[in-house]
Amino acid sequence: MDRHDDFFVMVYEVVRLVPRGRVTTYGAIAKYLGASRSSRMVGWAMNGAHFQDNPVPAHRVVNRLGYLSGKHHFRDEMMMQNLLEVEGIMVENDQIIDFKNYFWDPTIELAF
DNA sequence: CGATTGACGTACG
DNA sequence: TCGTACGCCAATC
Repeated sequence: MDRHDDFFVMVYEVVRLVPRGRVTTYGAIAKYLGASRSSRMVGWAMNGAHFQDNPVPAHRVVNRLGYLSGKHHFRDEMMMQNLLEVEGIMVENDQIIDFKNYFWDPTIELAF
């Protein structure tokens, strides 16, 4: 995606800022970008994340309940869960254990 | 070109 | 507390 879709690019930028071992949500990103009601677009933006030359840790983005709703979009369905577990995040039944504990909210962490 | 569909989330009864 | 509606908007049918 050469064309600069500001929104999409900004989504990727925020996702790249998510620290190892932490996760964030589509809604949180949307809110941070001032489009709190367009959380769907964040999810849609992630569709193009795989085509970015700069790596985007898409596995650190889950829905607000801590479910791995996007795992089907990885080459291997187990990839998302594996990547998270490698970072110390336990996943059971496609849901993150103690999700609140790992939640990284850009509107708070990047507050300025 | 209208209808449907989402890696979502909130509002409302 | 729980199910349904709906906003959002690009992509696809």
